[in-house]
Amino acid sequence: MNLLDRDGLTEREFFEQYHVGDYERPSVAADVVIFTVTNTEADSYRKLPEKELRILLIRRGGHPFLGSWALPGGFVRPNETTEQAAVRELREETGVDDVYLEQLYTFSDVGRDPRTWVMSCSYMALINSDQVQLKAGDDAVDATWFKTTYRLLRERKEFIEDGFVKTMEYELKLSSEEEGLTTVVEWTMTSKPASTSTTYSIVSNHGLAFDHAKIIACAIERLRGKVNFTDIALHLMPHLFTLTELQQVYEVILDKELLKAAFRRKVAYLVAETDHYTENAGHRPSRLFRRNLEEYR
Amino acid sequence: MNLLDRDGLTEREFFEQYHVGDYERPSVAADVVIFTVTNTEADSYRKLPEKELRILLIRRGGHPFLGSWALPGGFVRPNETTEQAAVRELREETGVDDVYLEQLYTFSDVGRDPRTWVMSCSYMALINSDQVQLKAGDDAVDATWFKTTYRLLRERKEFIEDGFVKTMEYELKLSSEEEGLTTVVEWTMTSKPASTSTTYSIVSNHGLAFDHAKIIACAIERLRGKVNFTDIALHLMPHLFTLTELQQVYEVILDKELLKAAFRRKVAYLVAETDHYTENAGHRPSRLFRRNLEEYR
DNA sequence: ACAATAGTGTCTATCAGACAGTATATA
DNA sequence: TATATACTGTCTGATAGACACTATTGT
Repeated sequence: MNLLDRDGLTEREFFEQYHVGDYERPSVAADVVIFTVTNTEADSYRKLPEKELRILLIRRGGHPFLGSWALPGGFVRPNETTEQAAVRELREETGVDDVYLEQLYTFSDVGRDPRTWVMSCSYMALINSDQVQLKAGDDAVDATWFKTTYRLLRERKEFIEDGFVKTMEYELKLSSEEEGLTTVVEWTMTSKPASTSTTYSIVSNHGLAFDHAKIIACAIERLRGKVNFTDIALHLMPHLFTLTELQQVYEVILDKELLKAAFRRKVAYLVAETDHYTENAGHRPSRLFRRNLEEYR
Repeated sequence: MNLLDRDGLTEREFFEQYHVGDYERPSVAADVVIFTVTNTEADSYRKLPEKELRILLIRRGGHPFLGSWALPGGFVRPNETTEQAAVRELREETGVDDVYLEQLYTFSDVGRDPRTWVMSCSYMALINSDQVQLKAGDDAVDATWFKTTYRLLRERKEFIEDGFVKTMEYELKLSSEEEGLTTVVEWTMTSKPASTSTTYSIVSNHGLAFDHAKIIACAIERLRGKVNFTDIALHLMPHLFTLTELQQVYEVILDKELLKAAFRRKVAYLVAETDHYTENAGHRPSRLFRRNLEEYR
């Protein structure tokens, strides 16, 4: 086909005369919320350790937000996708490669980066505690795993002319061994007969750079939303694990206690039993499971 | 605080000397999958019309993909968000403003635009049939509503060394009064013990520009995924509607017949009854409902 | 009267919540 | 033997699927 456009050019001729316009373009960064799960120290030889959900943050060594904590991320380069940029960041910061990675949302608020026009295409990565040990003492970078909690603080519903506005305030707490960051993120849903729109905003923020609190909140909500309907949580588990450990991971993600019997029924088809058991636990040993990669349902 | 960075600069000094680097930046477009629902002509005075799910496409008047059909979209400008750009496009093409709009996914495959480096931040918009009539005879633009079907063609599961690869082929059919486009999109999920990754690709494509078939497939999957858990489908309904109409909309989205009694129970809390009824229908009149904006659950 | 749709009642299978009960390793 | 956890059985209430039944208009 040699269709001619309104200037009478074929496609070949069009490309020959085409030049990239000099209108302004944004920078695009890929930022990654890297989750893992760690154990607390056990209280006694008998008690099981508890699980903590952790996120990797990096202390900024330059302006802006010098000294604040930011998500691992970097600019997307020509000839790579945003996903490849995310994988690159992930490998640089954790040395890990074979992980669950999912695109979350693209943040483009005007002024979100005080330097220049920067959008952030954000990703969520889940890495299991087996892999995480590998790169503890990092190169110069000041990277730390922060324990994460995300909890509903306040909920409001206000009726307006022909609809309502629902506001939910969530408290995001991040704490490392040395430092604690607390941020409040607000979630506003405006519902009218023909439309529903939702906006996120940061109510208060100490110690987190840019709009990264929003990105983290977005990641936790995605994780919570998917955990009940997919096997996503299994990517946070080591190769072999007990069902109690898996339940603890669900509980720490959902910030909610679950009933043992119902939980086991629910995840039964996601896992496959092995012939291995825990040992030296001070109580009855527990069967070890692995992720089920065979046919199910 | 007057923290100094590694060059001994305060934040103010840093911004004074900061200049936007001249490394390459992508263009970012906002592309919108605009859904609506229309009625077919009724067969007889008694029969109810059927519902069709439709998407708005625009015929390209320039290279590349001259003559092909593309999603409404345009480049994001400085001092606006991707969402504002999507709203702008929506208003330009449909004259409509007060709609449901949701960000879908950011596509950044290398070479997805043959001209230059362009990412697409895609959105889905739902507009109801009340609003759609407004802008039928458009300005010069060649915009058409295409009837949409999206159906699983083939499903494969292949076991590899330590996991599996699952492939699903979907057929996307778009048809207007004059033209029919058929595209096959493939969905590959590679699952290994520690990771799961999913990629979309276009298997065959006739008449759709760029990677817009992927974007449309992504939109339909999002719509199907949400329709059962949210009131999203109500944004496709006019102000007043019957429960049978609502059921037809669910059915056309899900491409699946539903049982009447169960459907009515399920949506009961999403709608509010009015005192209005259909008239002159050739059969028992039907109560009209509206979207429930009050308290529920 | 009849065609076509509107709307309801109810049986059943399934599944999550709840809780109690039995099982078993180690200091 | 005591402690702490592992694991199972079963009752109950809620809900989706299935299907039949009644109701009501316009021609």
